[in-house]
Amino acid sequence: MSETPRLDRQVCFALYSASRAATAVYRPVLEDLGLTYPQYLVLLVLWENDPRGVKELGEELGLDSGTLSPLLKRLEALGFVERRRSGEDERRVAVHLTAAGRELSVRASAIPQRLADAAGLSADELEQLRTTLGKLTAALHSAV
Amino acid sequence: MSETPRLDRQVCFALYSASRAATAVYRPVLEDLGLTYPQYLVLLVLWENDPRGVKELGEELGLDSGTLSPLLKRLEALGFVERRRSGEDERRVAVHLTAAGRELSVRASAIPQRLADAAGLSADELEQLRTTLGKLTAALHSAV
DNA sequence: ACAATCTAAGTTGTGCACAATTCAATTGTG
DNA sequence: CACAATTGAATTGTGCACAACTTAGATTGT
Repeated sequence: MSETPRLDRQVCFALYSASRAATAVYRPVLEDLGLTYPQYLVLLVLWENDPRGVKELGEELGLDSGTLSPLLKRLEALGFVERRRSGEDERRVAVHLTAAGRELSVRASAIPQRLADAAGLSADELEQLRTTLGKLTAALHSAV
Repeated sequence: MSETPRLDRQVCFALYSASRAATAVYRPVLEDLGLTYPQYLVLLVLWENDPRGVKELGEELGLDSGTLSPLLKRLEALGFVERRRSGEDERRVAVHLTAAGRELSVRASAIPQRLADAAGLSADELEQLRTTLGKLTAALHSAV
């Protein structure tokens, strides 16, 4: 009794659609700041803890150097970060916020509320969704 | 009282991470079939309803011709679909499954269970997640 | 001391996403 | 009928993701 899986029953597709819809809501706001969504994620990490190594950024975001290296170069070209080789370990590159990069956090602080407004879900539902997604992501990572 | 948004509190990042983790679970299985995840999504639609126009595929998946045109060419090069200009309306291109494309659905039917197994969530939780994500996606689309 | 190993970052190549544009075919309107 | 407006698909260009590989610098084991 093998049956063809249906698109509208797939959790995977629901995740894929929701994720793209969410970044689409962020896109125009981030465009005002001159940022893409992954660039914004990198800055979120740096606003919490500056400076960070490329490797640490990758661990927090789940991205490798193949994604981060060119992204960080673009953030540097935009004047929001600086990359400096570590003195102790010449292999490491520390990513520092510039003054402009730090200032951006003020203008960005209103962004998350925007998704909450557009979501059509209660604060409780959003909180529960976030928790479930966190559990799911952890389980999927350990499954591979 | 503007506070810096924290990465780990963002629903948007939770969606982005979960979506990438889910496609990462699918990746090795799909690789055996010679498919990428978006290619698999296109085939899911065609297995339900064959043939489909490029525009219809785009509406179901939320993708535009800029994404679909080259993707469909690759699926055609792999021998899973054929693209034919419509006779009635020369602008339209109908995407047909080939025999090989139809056969693939049998080998693909076991794939969704794999995510369910790896998810670490009960069937109820998965079902509720899917429902919440559907509501969220719809709300986000209408918000833009 | 120094060769083998490991590690951090960068590079290359493929395949999405998505905006913007192009082009041909069709439709709507005077 | 003529012709402007619209539509469906393709193309171009940018920026992720991710695999595979490269390179330079640090570590480890004798």
